[in-house]
This record gives sequence, C-alpha cells and structure tokens, in this order.
Amino acid sequence: MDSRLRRKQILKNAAVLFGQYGYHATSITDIIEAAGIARGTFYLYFHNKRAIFEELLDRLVVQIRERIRVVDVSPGARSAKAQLQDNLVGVLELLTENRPLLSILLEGAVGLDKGFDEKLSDFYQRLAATIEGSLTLGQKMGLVRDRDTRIAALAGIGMVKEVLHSLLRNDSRVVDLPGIAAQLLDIFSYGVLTNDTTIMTQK
Amino acid sequence: MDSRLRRKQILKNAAVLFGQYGYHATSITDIIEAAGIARGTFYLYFHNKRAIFEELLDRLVVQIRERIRVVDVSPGARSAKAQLQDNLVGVLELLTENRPLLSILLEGAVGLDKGFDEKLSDFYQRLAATIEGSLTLGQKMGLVRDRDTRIAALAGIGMVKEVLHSLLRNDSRVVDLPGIAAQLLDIFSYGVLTNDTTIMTQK
Amino acid sequence: MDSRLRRKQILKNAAVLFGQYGYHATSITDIIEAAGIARGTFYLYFHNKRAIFEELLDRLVVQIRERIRVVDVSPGARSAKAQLQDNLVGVLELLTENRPLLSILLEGAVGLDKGFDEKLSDFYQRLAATIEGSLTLGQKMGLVRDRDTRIAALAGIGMVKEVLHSLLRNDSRVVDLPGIAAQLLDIFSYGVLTNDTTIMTQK
Amino acid sequence: MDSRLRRKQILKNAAVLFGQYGYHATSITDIIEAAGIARGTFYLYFHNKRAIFEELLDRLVVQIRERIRVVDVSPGARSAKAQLQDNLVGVLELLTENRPLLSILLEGAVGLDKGFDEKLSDFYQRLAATIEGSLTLGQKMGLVRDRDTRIAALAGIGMVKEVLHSLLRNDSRVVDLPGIAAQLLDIFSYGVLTNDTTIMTQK
DNA sequence: TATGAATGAGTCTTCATTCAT
DNA sequence: TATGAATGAAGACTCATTCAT
Repeated sequence: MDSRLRRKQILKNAAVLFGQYGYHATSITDIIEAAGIARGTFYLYFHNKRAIFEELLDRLVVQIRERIRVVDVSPGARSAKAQLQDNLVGVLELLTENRPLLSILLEGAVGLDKGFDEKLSDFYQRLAATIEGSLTLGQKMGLVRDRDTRIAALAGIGMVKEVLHSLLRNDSRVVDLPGIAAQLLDIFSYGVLTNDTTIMTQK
Repeated sequence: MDSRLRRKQILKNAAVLFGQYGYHATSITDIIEAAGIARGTFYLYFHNKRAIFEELLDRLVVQIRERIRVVDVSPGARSAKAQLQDNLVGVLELLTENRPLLSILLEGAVGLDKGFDEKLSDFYQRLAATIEGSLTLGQKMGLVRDRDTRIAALAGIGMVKEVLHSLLRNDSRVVDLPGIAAQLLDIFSYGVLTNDTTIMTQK
Repeated sequence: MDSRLRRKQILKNAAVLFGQYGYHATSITDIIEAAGIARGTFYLYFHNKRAIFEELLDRLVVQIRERIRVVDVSPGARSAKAQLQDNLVGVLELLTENRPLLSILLEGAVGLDKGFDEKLSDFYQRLAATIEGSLTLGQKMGLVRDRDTRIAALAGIGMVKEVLHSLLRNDSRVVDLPGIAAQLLDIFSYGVLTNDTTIMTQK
Repeated sequence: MDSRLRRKQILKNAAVLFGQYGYHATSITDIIEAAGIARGTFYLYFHNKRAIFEELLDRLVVQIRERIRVVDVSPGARSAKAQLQDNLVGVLELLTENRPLLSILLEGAVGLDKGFDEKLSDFYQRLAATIEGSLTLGQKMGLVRDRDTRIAALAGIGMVKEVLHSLLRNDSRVVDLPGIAAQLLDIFSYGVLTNDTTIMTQK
C-alpha cells in the first residue's frame, strides 16, 4: 500500500483512540487493531508510541494555524470584529468536528516525557504572545484599555478553552458555534477594549 | 510513628510527585522511596494508587471551598468586588503555594478510571453552575448584561485556569497575586456587567 | 486470658476458615479477625501459618483414632459387624459434624511444604496398614477371600472417603449416617469376605 | 517456533510443576523457566495462570473419556466384565503414565476460584451419575443387589481413586495394572452384584 | 502477654519494542 | 514492506512475619 496513505490510515485511527481513551489507556495493540495492520508494521511508520502522538499534535497545531487569518485592517476590509469572529468560529469548528484532537489539545498528555508537555505549552505560549502583541498594538491605538496585556491574552485563551472543555463534556453535537463565538468575543472585547471602542463594536 | 502523621507524610510526598510527573509517570516505588517507607506500609494507609490520588484531589477541592466566602450583600458590607477579589486572591494563593496540587487540578489525570475524570469534571461543573446562578441573579437586578450566563461563567473559570497554567509554566515564584486577581476581575466585570455597573465598580 | 483457652479459641476459628476456604485462601488476617486478637498475638501461640494448620490436622487424627475401638472378638462380644458399624458411624459422625476438619482431611493442603502432604499421606498409610492386617488375619481364618489385602484395604478407605466427599459437596445436613455406614460395610464385606462369611454376616 | 508446539511445550512443563508442587506453589516464574521462555511469551499463549491449569484439567478429562468405551452388551460381544476391565486398565494406564495430571485430578486445587473446584467436582458427579445409572439398570435386570446405587457408585469411584493415590505416593514405577484392575473389579462386583451374578462373572 | 505498625520478598500481569522470517 | 512471535523491564499489589512499645 502507498506509504503515504498507510501513515494517514494509522494516524487517523490512533487519533480517535487517543482522543477517546487518552494517551496511556491507548495501547499499541489498540492502534494496530484499529488500523488493521501488524505490530511490526506500526514501527515501520513511527519510531514509537510517543512519536505518533507527537505527530498528531503537530498536525493539529498546523490545522489550527491554517484556520486563522491575520486580521486585515486596511481600509475597505471587513470589520475587525467580523474577521476575528470568523477566525474563532473556524477554530471552534475544526475542534468540535474533531473531538479526538480536541481532547488531546485540552488535556495534553500529562506525564509523558517532559518535552511533550512543553510542546503543548509552547503552542499556547506562542498563541498568547501573538494575542498579547495585538493587544499592545491596540493599546497604542487607544482601542485597548491600559492593563497588563499578557493577562488579558491568557484570559482570552482560557475562555475559549474552557468553553471547548464544556462542549467536550456535554457531548452535545448540535451547538450554535457562531453564537458561542460571538458571545466569547463580546465578553472579551467588553473586557479589554476601551469604553468607546466597545460601544462601537457593539453595533 | 503517629498514624495521622504518617498519612500526611505519604500524602505530601505523593502530591509533589503527582504534581511534577503526573499520575501515570509516578509509580508506587517513587512514592515509597520519597516517603522513605516500605512498600507494604503504603498499602497500610491507602487502598491503592488511585485512592491516594483521589484523596489528594478531594482535599484540594475542600481547601478551595474553604477559601471561598459567600459574598455578603447586606448593607454596610464591603463592596462585592472587594469580597470577590479576596476570594480570588485566596484561591490563587492556595494554588500557587501548592504547585503539586495545582497541576493535578489543571491537568487532571487523563485516562484514569472513568469515574476519576468525572470527579474533576464535576467540580468544574458545579463551580460553573454556581457562577452562572450569580450571573442570572445579577441579570434580574440589571447588573449583568443580557447574554448567555452559562458561557460567561465558563469564560470566568477559563480565565483563571489559564492564568494559573501560565504561572505553573513560568515557575516565577514572586508574583503579584492581588494585582493579577484585580486584573482578571476587571476583565470579567467589564466583560459581563452592564455599562453602568462597570463604571460604578471601577473607580 | 488463659493461655490454653486462647489457643483453643484461635484453633477453632482457624478450623472453620481453613475448612471453608482452604489453606491458601485463608490469611492470617482472616484468622486474627475471626479470633478477635492482634496480629502479634497469633505468633505468640503459633510459630507460623503452617503450624496452626498442622496442629489442626494432628488433632483431627487424634479424634478419629479416639472414635475407633478395636474389634472385640472374645466370645460373648457383640458381632464384629456391629462393632465395625459402630466405628464407622462414629467416624462419619465426627467428620460430618465437623465439616471444616473434614475438608482439610479430604483435600489436604496441596502445595504446602512437602512434609505436609506426607503427614496426611502417613495417616492414610497407617490406616491402610491396619485394615490390611485385619484382612490378612481374616484370610488365615478363612473369612476373607484370597486376594491382595493391600488393595482391598485401600478400596475400603477410598469408599468411605468418596462418600464423605459427596456429603461435603451436597451440603445436605440431614443424612442417615447409620444407613450409609451399613451400606458401605455391606459392599465391603460382600466384596472381600468369602461367600460363606458374607452369607453369615448378612443375616 | 510453531505456535502449536510452543503451547504443548508450555503445557507439558506446567503439568509437571503443577503435579509436583500443586497449583499455588507453582509460580509463573517456575513455569517459564522450565519452559525456557520469556515472561511475556507465557501470556501470549495463556490468559493467566488459572487458564493454563484449567486447560490442563480439561485435557485430562477428555483423555479419560476417550479411554472409556461404552460396554457392548449385544450377543456375541465380549463379556461385560472383560470390557469393564479394559476400560479400567485404560484409565489406570493413562493416569499412572501421567503422574502430574493424576495428582491434579486427585487433589484438585483447593482454594482456587469457586468455579474451579466445581469443575472437578462436576466431573466426579457426572461419573458417579453414569455408574449409578448402570447399576440401577442392573437392578432391574436382577444383576445388582437391591441397595442404594448412589452410594455404590461413589464407593466404586473411591476405590479407584484411593488406589491411584497410593500408586502416586509409592512412586513404584512397575506395577501390575491389569492385576490391580481385576482385583478392584472383583471387589466391586462381589460388593454390588447379586450372588448368582457374582458367581457367574467369577469363573 | 498483647499490640499493630512496619517490612520486603514474592506474585501476577501488562505492554512497548525488537527481530527473524 | 509486512508480519507476529518473542522479549523482559516495570508495574501494582499481597501477605506472612517481625519487633518496638
């Protein structure tokens, strides 16, 4: 079988298992049975269990990044809020459609080699830094209230994560993602933007 | 040795290990070596590995509850914001002083018996429900903006969790907890309260 | 407490447990809890687990011997058959009233130190030798058919053991012990005695 | 190595150990060392310790059944006694050639999961029921004396078991199995058959 | 005598990884 | 590439026995 396809096949099956049962409760046996391959074959494609989990995580991060478009502030562009909303909905969609990956992202894999948690941690830190940058910029433009932008950025990330966590828990398949995104954005903007700005974005 | 003391001694050592390496990467051998006791002694005090972890978690939840005082709204009481601030600072203090427990609380123990994740999940759900209740009440009094209080509650929890996560990551021992708490409260109140209220609480 | 009494108390409780669950499935913990004593106390009265089991077995063998009266063949004595019947009923009574001991006797304790099985084995071998002696004597008197008395002796023992086994299995508390004894004696005498003798004992 | 062979190899080694030391005193370590395999390999072929013991027992029961031919009473067939003798010799041969299994059969494995003793118990009960049936039939034909056939059946089984026990104990490798079988059959038939029949079968 | 906390050797079992075919 | 039998380190847990009080 095509080497590239086989990789995907294994990854896909492993993602479901990791997402459903977590890293530790998922055995190599589970993975090869789900993928319908022999034990040795698995090691032909992945160095070890850690490697496949890591790749899954990497791919997820890439997918998330792909869903995020840098906000276009050139005149004539759509409102920043609308663009942010699109980004947020995109990410929420990606993750809720992909529960296996979501739970990996949220719960990580406590207790794997140090380096592992760090990878996840890194992702969040970069994300925070990006948001922080935007907020700082906003402050200079008088749009963002004069507070610690680092904490504001973390707060923003935390809000989204916790809502996703809740979605994961409740297993409710039909949810108004745009509505949720709007709400989160609303809270966040009221929370961090200057009064005038807030009023403006409100409509 | 005094039975009560020995329990504490074991719990304390286990907490550090669980916090540092996670549930799975911490073996009974690790725990007994850290506590300086024999294998059998461990099982004299705890039914099994799961039991000690569970107890640790239970104790933490209890401690958190103890740090939270119901907001006194009777005339003459301190401002609600000040009381909330105290509560939040209390919790942040407890958790940052207790990093092992904190990471247990944040990361949980993915892949333990179902019932386990549920326990943690339960804690957060109750917390969310409580906050949600307060917000709904606030809406009736015209203090809270007319949005989905569930999501607002989750957002509030998520903000705090993510900041804690960040504190855990950065390992910076000296942090301005009251400042952070004030900031979080600030974002949250601007985010969910009505304009007038926000302005009022500001000052 | 009186040292002698305490021994008995421990032995009695242990007998029930060993009989019910077997040697291996009965723990020291079980025994001391049943006897209501502390762990250390047990070792004050018995060297180790093996020792108490051994003592139980010894006592049983003694009790069995006590129930067996040598057959009185002097003129004017009751018929040999009646005396044998009494002996057999006595043993059956002792053992069925004392299920714990019975199961120890029948099942022994496979896998205990070599010396243990040998003890039990010894008991049966002596018993067989005794019976064999009587049968050989009987042969000389023309009462017993001319066959291998060793095998006949074993057969006699086996008959009784298997019936006891069955009683143990069926747990039927009310059984006609004299009837069973008569039947077994009947089969055995027809089986090994000469025709004339058989007819005589038959009545 | 061929999967089928490896199973056999492990089974064979385990049989010897179980037979020699009993279930409890035989550890997995003993088995794998005897078989010259790695720990994990054992669990590739057997679910657990209980499973291999159970399989050994099952196989033995099957082998015993295979050695027993239903007695052919059609005219022209060999005498019933000769056929019974063949059956008995067959079973004695099988078991004495296979001491490990024999001791499992005789001693069972007291204290294993309930279901285990029951399995053995079941085997003997079925055997007893079969013999009992034949005896009852014999009674109707006037061949068997009018006594409790259940007890007679148990007596027959017990005779054989005790003799086997004795063979196991004495470890005498050269024994006159046909002679022993004849003797046992002799005692049994004199014991349970009517006088006339006995005389007939005698010769 | 009596206690019961402490011990640690020993047991079963799992599972990621290797390697000969 | 693919297979799957084999490996063995490592894990959780038990329990008879000891010993300081």
